[in-house]
Amino acid sequence: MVNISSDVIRGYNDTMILFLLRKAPSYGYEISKDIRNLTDEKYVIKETTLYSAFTRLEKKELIESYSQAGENGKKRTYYRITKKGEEFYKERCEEWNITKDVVEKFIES
Amino acid sequence: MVNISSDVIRGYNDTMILFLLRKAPSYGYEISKDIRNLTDEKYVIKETTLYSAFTRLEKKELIESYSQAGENGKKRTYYRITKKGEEFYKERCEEWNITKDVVEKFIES
DNA sequence: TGACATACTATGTCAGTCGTAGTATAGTTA
DNA sequence: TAACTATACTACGACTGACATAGTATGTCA
Repeated sequence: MVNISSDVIRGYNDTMILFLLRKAPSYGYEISKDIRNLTDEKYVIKETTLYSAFTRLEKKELIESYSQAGENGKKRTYYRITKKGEEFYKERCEEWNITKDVVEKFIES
Repeated sequence: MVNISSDVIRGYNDTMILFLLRKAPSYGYEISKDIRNLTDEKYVIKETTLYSAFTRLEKKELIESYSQAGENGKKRTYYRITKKGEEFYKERCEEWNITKDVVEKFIES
């Protein structure tokens, strides 16, 4: 079984988070589970990586946070994507297509 | 024009270098030009990034170096891929295919 | 009551990239 | 012949994102 190294996925954690927040506001634990499920466990984001991504994204104003109690009564920090975040996400998608073509030239399958 | 950010390509510089060394032994300047040409200028590796990759790859015994004068009389450090490097390269290719699938789930084109 | 899931924060380390700068040689052009 | 350009590197330090480790706190369930 080949594992995905963090160097490779690095720079796409932000994009993944933004992708999920485009669907609906969410919070750490849920995002983490969503990523795991969407990728069939192929990629599991580390907690610290996730929360530090939130901080970074909020500082860049790509997401916004608000506090709210979840269904279970526990207080959570929810995040929603901003307009700036939407734009950033789209750029990242374009970039991905270029990157994919570039890398693929060096891959022998 | 969308640029490829270093965070994204990070982790694939090594693979690119190994890909080129599989064809034939080579050296810094040539590899750099090859990458630029192969990608139609879409990706240009920084000199320092390239040479530090050489050091790293040699330390890991994925490549070997030897000194030799080039056609122009200038002394160069050539690198060739090792058996270990070949194996590493192949793993990286498998990994790429998984990574590609993972990332693609978060991309809306 | 104690394990487990949830929902985080804090702190520090590490690796890879890259900016900046400098060295040195060969060939080209004014 | 002097300057310029291409070639072929090395050294050093800064920065960023990922992550290891550790700790806090609440709710649920057996």
